Amino acid sequence: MPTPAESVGSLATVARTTVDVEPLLEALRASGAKITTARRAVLEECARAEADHLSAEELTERVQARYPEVHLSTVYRTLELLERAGLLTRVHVNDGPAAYHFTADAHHHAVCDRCGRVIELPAAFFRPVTRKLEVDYGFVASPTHLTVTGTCASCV
Amino acid sequence: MPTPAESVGSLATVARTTVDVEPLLEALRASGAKITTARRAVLEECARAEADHLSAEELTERVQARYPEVHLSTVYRTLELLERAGLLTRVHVNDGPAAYHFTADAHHHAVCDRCGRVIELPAAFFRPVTRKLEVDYGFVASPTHLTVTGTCASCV
DNA sequence: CTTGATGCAAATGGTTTGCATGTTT
DNA sequence: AAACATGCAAACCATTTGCATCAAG
Repeated sequence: MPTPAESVGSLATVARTTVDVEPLLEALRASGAKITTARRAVLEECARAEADHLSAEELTERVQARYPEVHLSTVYRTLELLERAGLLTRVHVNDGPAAYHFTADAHHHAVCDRCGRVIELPAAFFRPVTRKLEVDYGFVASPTHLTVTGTCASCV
Repeated sequence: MPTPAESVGSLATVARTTVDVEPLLEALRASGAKITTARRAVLEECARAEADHLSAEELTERVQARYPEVHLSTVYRTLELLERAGLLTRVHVNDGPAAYHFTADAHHHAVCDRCGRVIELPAAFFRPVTRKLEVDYGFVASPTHLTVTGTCASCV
């Protein structure tokens, strides 16, 4: 498990742990899936994108820069596989296409109604509320997908 | 001209404040919009649905029970108008169609990943977190649209 | 060599739009 | 009468699927 404490000290934004795709591929293989060019490439592009949340189409473009024969529909199938495997998390920040990021890189989103800007919030941010959810309703909130809409500082 | 107020609610089913559509229509008119059969009917069906979150298509079916000529695309246009006017709030609980409810009836949603069940949470539930959002990020959370995903009590 | 993965094209589902016509103000 | 709203069909966009072929195990 990646410790959030790894981003110690620095004043910079998010010191994000660079994801190594090999263990992920290994996990896939262990689950009976075959390792293909497309699957490796999709994971690598996700790793390269780091903080960005890429849509299936954006991901396809980037993958095709190296492997032009990889088809959009394959990327969709790959993303579905990776999501079911728990490696990627799908996120709907606004209307339009879904976006993906590594599940291990847990965080939430605050999306501005006006400018569309997305603020990433640390996973722990919603702790008080999710605990209350569990106590009051027996509902166990996912630590990786929570979206608030509202108005960001520069749009108020 | 549509049928006037038949909203003399007896037979009360839900413990929710019954919404009176007349003031809402008045607000619309005040903003320069014209009052039409479709607009009145959409608001009335929203009021009748109370707790349910209806999609554009469901809403259209219900409206058509009384006014068969009202077209799906008109309902979409009406919903967009009502949302822009701040009267309705659009919500994406899961994949599939968006759903709508009165903005005045503020609440949030906890959606179960497994069974799709939707728990409605009181508007005040997220208070501590939204305040922190404002303090830390200057982000003013909308009081009407916040969705948590996770696993509900009966699916754990 | 067997099973699963891919490319492609065509279908799908939700939503939007162009335009001629009809309705509200 | 002017401005706006509607019905309808057709376009649109993100995503999914059927099927013949191909590659990983």
